[in-house]
Amino acid sequence: MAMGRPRAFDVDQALDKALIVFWEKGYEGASLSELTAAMGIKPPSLYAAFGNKEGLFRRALDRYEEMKGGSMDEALAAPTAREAVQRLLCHAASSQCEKGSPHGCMLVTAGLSGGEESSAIREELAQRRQAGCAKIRKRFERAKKEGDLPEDADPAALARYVTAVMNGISVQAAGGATKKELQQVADMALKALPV
Amino acid sequence: MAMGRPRAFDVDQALDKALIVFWEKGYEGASLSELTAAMGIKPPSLYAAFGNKEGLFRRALDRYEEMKGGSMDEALAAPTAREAVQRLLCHAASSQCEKGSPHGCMLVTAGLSGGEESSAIREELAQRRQAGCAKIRKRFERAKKEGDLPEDADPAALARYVTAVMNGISVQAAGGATKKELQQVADMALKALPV
DNA sequence: GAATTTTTTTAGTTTCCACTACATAAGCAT
DNA sequence: ATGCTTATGTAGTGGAAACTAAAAAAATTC
Repeated sequence: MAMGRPRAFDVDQALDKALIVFWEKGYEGASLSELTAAMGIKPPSLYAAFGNKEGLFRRALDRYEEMKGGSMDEALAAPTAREAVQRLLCHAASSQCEKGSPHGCMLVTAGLSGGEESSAIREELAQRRQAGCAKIRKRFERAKKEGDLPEDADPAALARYVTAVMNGISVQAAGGATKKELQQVADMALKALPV
Repeated sequence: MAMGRPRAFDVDQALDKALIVFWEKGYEGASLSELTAAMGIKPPSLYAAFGNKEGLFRRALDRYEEMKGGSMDEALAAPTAREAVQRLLCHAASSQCEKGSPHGCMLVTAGLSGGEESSAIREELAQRRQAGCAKIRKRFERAKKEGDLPEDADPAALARYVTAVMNGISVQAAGGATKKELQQVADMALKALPV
C-alpha cells in the first residue's frame, strides 16, 4: 500500500504553539489565522490534523493537563494533607504568574462565558476543573483514613474550598496580581484547614 | 430651539436588558444582534445612545455595580470584620447561583481572556474587581483600629484572600456549582480569619 | 403650517470569521 | 517510472461580525 506524503510539521510542537494562543486569548478569542500563524501551518493542514477549531482546542487542553497534571499529583503526594494543600496553593501562586506564559489557569481563563456555539467547550472546561477537585477530595479522603484529618472533616467540602481558592488565584493572576500577593492568598487559605 | 424627535425607548430599561446578555455571554460573546434584539431597538438607536459596543458595556457595568454594590456596602457595614466577611461570602454564595440571572459575578465571568481589541474591557473589569478588594481592605483597616483584628493582621492580604475566595466562588458558580456547595466554601473560608 | 432638530427605519457597508475545493507536491509500493 | 495515497499551498466560500449612510418620522419652536 502507498503511504502518502508525510506530514511536514510536528504535531506536538504545533499543539504547544496553539496552546499558548488559546491560553492567552481563550477559546473564542483565539482566531484561526492567529492559530495557523503561531503553528506555522496553513488552514488545510490544521483541519486535516485536528478536525476543526474545537478539536484543536481539546487536543491543546490534553497537552496542557499533561504538562500541569504532573505537578498536581506531585503536590498531592506530600505526606500530610496539610502539606499537600500547601504545595498545591504555593505552586498555583507561583506558576500562574510566571513571565513567559499566560497568567492564570487555562481551565479557568479560556472560557467562563461566551456564545451558544462554544457551550460544549465551557462544559468541557468545567468538567476538567471538577476532575481536579475530585483528585483533591480523594487526597482528603485518604488523609481522613490515615488519621491525618479529624473524623468530622468533610473531604468534599474541603476539596471545593481548596479548588475555589485556586480558581480565585487564577482570576487574580489573570488580572495582574503579583507572585507575592498570590503567595499571601495561599498562606491565608491554609489557615482554614482543620489541621 | 427645536427639540427633535424623542427617544422611543427607556435607556435604563434597555441597559438592563443588555446587562443580562453581557452577563450571560461575556463582552466578546455578546453579539450586537443579540443585544439589539434583547433591548428591542435597532443598531442606529444603540449607537446614537451609547456610542458603540464598548460604551454600552461600560454603561451596563455601571448599572451592574449600582445593583450589586449596595449589598456589598451593606455586608461591610456589619459590626465586626468577621461578620462582615461572613455576610459577604454568604451573599456571594447565594446570589451567584440564583435562578433567573446568570451564574457567577459578571466582573469575573464577562472577560478574563479574549482578543487584543477587547483588552481595554478586561482592564476595566480587573480594575473594578480591584476596587472591590480595596473596599474590603478598608473595612479590615477599620477593624484593626477598633481592636477587632489583632495588631499583626495584614488588611491588604486579608482582603486579597477574601476577594480570591469570592472570585473562586464565581468560577464555581459559572461552572454549575449548587448553592449548598458554595455555602460550604464560604463557611470553610471563614475559618482562616484571625478572629 | 413651515423650519429645525433628533430619533427611527431600512438597507446596506467592510471586514473578519471558521472552513474548504482544488490542484500540486511528496512520499510509498509495484 | 507508474500508480496510489496523503499532505500542502492557493485561493477562495458563505456567513456573521461591528458599524453606518440616507431617508422617513416625530417631536419642538417660530
